[in-house]
Amino acid sequence: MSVRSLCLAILTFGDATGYEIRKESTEGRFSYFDDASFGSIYPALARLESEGLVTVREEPQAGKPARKVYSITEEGRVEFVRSLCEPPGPDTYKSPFLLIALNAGQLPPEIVRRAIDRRKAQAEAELKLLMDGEKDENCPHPGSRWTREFGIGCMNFTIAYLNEHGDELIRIAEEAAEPIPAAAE
Amino acid sequence: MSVRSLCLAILTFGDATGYEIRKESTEGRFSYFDDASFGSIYPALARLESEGLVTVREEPQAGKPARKVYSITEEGRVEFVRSLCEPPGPDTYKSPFLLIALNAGQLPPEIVRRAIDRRKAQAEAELKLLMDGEKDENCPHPGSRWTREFGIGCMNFTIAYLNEHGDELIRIAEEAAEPIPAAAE
DNA sequence: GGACACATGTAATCGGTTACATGATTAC
DNA sequence: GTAATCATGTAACCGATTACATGTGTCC
Repeated sequence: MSVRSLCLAILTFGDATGYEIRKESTEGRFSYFDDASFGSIYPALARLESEGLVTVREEPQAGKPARKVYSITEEGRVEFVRSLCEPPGPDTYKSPFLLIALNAGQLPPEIVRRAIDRRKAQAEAELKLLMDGEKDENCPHPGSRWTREFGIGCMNFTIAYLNEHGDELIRIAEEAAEPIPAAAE
Repeated sequence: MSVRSLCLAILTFGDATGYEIRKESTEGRFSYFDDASFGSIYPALARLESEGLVTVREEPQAGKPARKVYSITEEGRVEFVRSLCEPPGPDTYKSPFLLIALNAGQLPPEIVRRAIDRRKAQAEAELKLLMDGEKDENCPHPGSRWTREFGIGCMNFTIAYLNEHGDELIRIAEEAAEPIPAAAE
């Protein structure tokens, strides 16, 4: 699940530029379970090209730098599938939200409420993205459909849980004897 | 959610050594949403000590290196709460499993099945850990209870989804015209 | 006899982010 | 006029992992 695999994965869905790959990974279909920035994508693409796993074609444009459109090669596809065949690492979840939830008893209630709202907004944005993909896919790619549906399920669960149990967490913050009332400097 | 915050967070639950902090973060209560290794924990603790946010007390042992037991100071608590009060970054989910699911149509069915089994096993292990914490907590820490319950919900959802829809994903791999039958070298 | 748990720490390395550098076009 | 989108790329930096170094006690 390195940037390398990410580029290869996105290119199996069609040609793309570095700019588009980054967009796809931070706002598009792939953002739900991975992401990357320019600083890692451009070097990765250059390396993939030197290894013969992708090809580039430059499309000059007036005023802007030429678009460098990358295509995956047959070797690239084989290498990508090969990399998916070796045992995957574990899925990881990093959650600043849960760190706040864990310490709700030591935090001011507003902070806890804000954290819940943020997490909910984030989950709703992800859900919207996944739902949008649902309709504009008239030629359904089965793997992408399954993955999307799984993501929708997860996000719905998260949102429902926060709606049903968010108040309990705020109450934990309220009922605590407020031993440390924020950074009282 | 750096290693620094992680150490502080764990120390708010009681004194601990670097060794114990790492265990807690990779196998314990915190492993569900964060983790770290020795190479980052030991330097982080040394730095926290030099900043006065934790104190150390050495407990010599026969044969083994002395245990260095760390305690969080009042300044450490304040700094920790302060860090939790600033807007948290977004939760992130990195999923080698979903990358495989997305490309199920290009992969041999056994590989897909193995990936599902692995993901299920991982989720079951995390669930077990969370459930174990449930019983042995006779003096319930409310934030930790809420967080655990949320985690249990997520894991149950994941496991149920894989049980109910895993076969569909395997079928996607089976029904594909097998364009790339693994790395046929 | 070998693997594993305990226990600390450093050095090499790596994967990735952030900031910088450049610049036209379009929308508010 | 100013922000955002398009579009590429490099360099500095950083956080963290992996491997190394060392050593005992205990379980199988």
